[in-house]
Order: sequence, then structure tokens, then C-alpha cells
Amino acid sequence: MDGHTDTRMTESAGAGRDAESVSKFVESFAAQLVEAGMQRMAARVFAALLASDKGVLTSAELSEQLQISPAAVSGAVRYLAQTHMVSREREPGSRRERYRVHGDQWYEALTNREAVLKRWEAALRDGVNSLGPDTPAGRRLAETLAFFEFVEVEVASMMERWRVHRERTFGQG
Amino acid sequence: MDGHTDTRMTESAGAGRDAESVSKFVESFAAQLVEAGMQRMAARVFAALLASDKGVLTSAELSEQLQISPAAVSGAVRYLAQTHMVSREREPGSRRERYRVHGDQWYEALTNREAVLKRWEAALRDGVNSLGPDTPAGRRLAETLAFFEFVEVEVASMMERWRVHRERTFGQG
DNA sequence: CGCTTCTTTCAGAAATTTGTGAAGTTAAGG
DNA sequence: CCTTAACTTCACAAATTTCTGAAAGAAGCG
Repeated sequence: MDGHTDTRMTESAGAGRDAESVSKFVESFAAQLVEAGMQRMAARVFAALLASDKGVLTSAELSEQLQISPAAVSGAVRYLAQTHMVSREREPGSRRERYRVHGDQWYEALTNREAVLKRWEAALRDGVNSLGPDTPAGRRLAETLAFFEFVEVEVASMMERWRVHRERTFGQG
Repeated sequence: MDGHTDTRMTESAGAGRDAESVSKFVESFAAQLVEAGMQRMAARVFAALLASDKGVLTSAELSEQLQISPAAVSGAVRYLAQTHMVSREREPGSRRERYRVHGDQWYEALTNREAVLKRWEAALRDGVNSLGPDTPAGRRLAETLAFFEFVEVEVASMMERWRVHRERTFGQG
């Protein structure tokens, strides 16, 4: 109950860190992400990377730590890479791939929601046109569209402010 | 191909509007929402409301327009109401319920993401504590936490700006 | 007070998603 | 060039989710 006990232990996954604490965090944070709509394996992989010592793990390490097949790791990582939540690296001169989160990850991910927004906006624009901009429904769609456009711009500048704030607070990590 | 043709037609759903245009918009916008993670029926109901004349439809109208059972409407609406995407009204002196989107809906919905963020933050705080704030992983979690806290504040003020902007542009809808 | 109309709940059928083992592919190292 | 180590793809089994019809539950209205 008092946070940060020191049951450090049984090496296993990392450099002798408390495997149980790590696992507890991974599972509970992943559960929250799942509840918000992320696929389970992707959420677990992401959480495991967040909680890892260097922010980097190999496929084999993930597979062992989370008790899932290499295939599952592969699928999860594909999803995470597509959505820019992790990046994949290849240790030169090895066929081992390493997956990494960096501090900037959420920044990246949010920035990429832009693509989704754009598609929504396109659908809305079509709607405004085909229903007519001067019908009640058309006006409603137009207002929705305006909201998204507003958000898009605002999020961009918000992210800029985060970059500044972050550098001040954490150095460039 | 040229947007806004005037095949107005076959009454059917609304007040003699072009049912086909409406349906096209509904299905394509809903598809985008689904792709972004929303349940299909919820997405279709929401899109139908957006494209409706008054922003209000009864259960029966939704059921007929979307060709789904009343049960499906019920489930979709429950979800949408929970997430504050629609509000339910009861026409006084009738057991007919009416569901409404208003222009402010996205504002509402986004505001309510706050609850989700709070849970994420809680999970992260636990993680920082149990892994230790001075470990590399702990620092990474702390930075992630800081990002969410930053976003939470920023989104709040962004929404305030939207309210102002909206009123200027559209009047109070 | 019971009838009628609308909505919700429930159990189950159907469809979709998820995770696995096994085979396939790529690339390093001898 | 062959072997071997690693990741990916594929087909399938299992679990979960989704939607429906049917029954049950409210609430107006006679």
C-alpha cells in the first residue's frame, strides 16, 4: 500500500528489477488502454515497453515477459508501428529487431490522428455538398466540420507548446 | 460527381428530402467512425441524427431508416448517451422517446474524455511509485504522466476558445 | 384499472476478432 | 552456398462481440 517497496528480485526479464511490480503496472495500464479501445496485445506490448529499463525490447523479450507467441508480438507491433506508437529498429549486423518507445511517442501518435480527422472532414464536406449547405442538416454538418478544422489547428499548436514545455522540464530526453 | 444534384424524391424518411443522399452520407461517415473504433450501430445512429432535418429522431424513425431492429437502436443509443454523443428527450405526454444531437455535441464528448485520461493518469502514478521515480522506467512513466496532465489542461482551454469561436461564427445554434 | 404503444432486456445465432502453431521468408555467418 | 536464427504470414480454433426476435417492463389514455 505504500508504493515503491523493495522486493527487488529474481532477475528474469530485465536487469534485476522487480518483475512483479513491472508486471502489475503493465497489466493495469494495458487494461485501461484496452477499455479505451486498443487491442489487447498491442496495449500489453506498449505498456511493457513503457515500463522497460531502456524503452527498448526485442521480440523475444516481449514474448517471454508477456507469455505470448512470437506471432502475437508480430501482430501487436505491426499495429503499434502503423499508429506510430512504437518505432522498430534493426540492430545492424543482427536479425534481431528491437522495438522502442521514446518519450515523444504520444506526441507522434496524436499528430498522426490528423489523418483520421482529415477523412472525417472529407466525409463531412461531401455531406454538406450533397444535402445542400443551406438546409438545416447541411448547416449542422458544416458546423461539425468547422469544429474539426478548429481542433486540427489547435492540436498542432498545442503540440508545439508541449515540445517547449517538455524541453524545459525534462531536457530533451 | 458534381455534389448537390437535385434528385429530391420519394419522401420516405424525412420531409421529402433526398433519401438517397442522406443514406450515402450516413453510411460513409459512419464507416469512418467505425474505422476509428466506434461500434457500427452507434456510428450509424449518430450519423443519421447528424444528417436529420432537426437533429432529432425517434426510435422508430431510426429503426426504419437504418433497417435495424428496435433492440439495436436501444443498444446504440445507450452507448451514445453514456458517451454524451446524444441526449435523450421525452416528448411530454408520449412514450415516444426522441434522440438529439446538438451542435455542441463534440464539445461535450471531448470534455468527457477527461474521465478516461484521469484513469490513465492514476495507472501511471502507481507505476511511477512502484518502479521508483528515479529509475529510468519511472522517469519515462513520469514524463508520460506529465504529457497527459498537460493535454488535459490544454484541451479544457481549447474548448473554451471553441465556444467563443463558435458563437461568433454560428450564433448560439 | 386495464389496454395499447413504445422501449428495454434477454437468450441465442451469426459474424467478427483474437491468438496460436506451423510453414514460409529473409538475412547473417560459416 | 548452405545453415541457422529470427521475424512474418497463414489457416484454424477459441473467445468475444453484435444483432435479432421474443418476452417483459413502463407509461399514457380510455
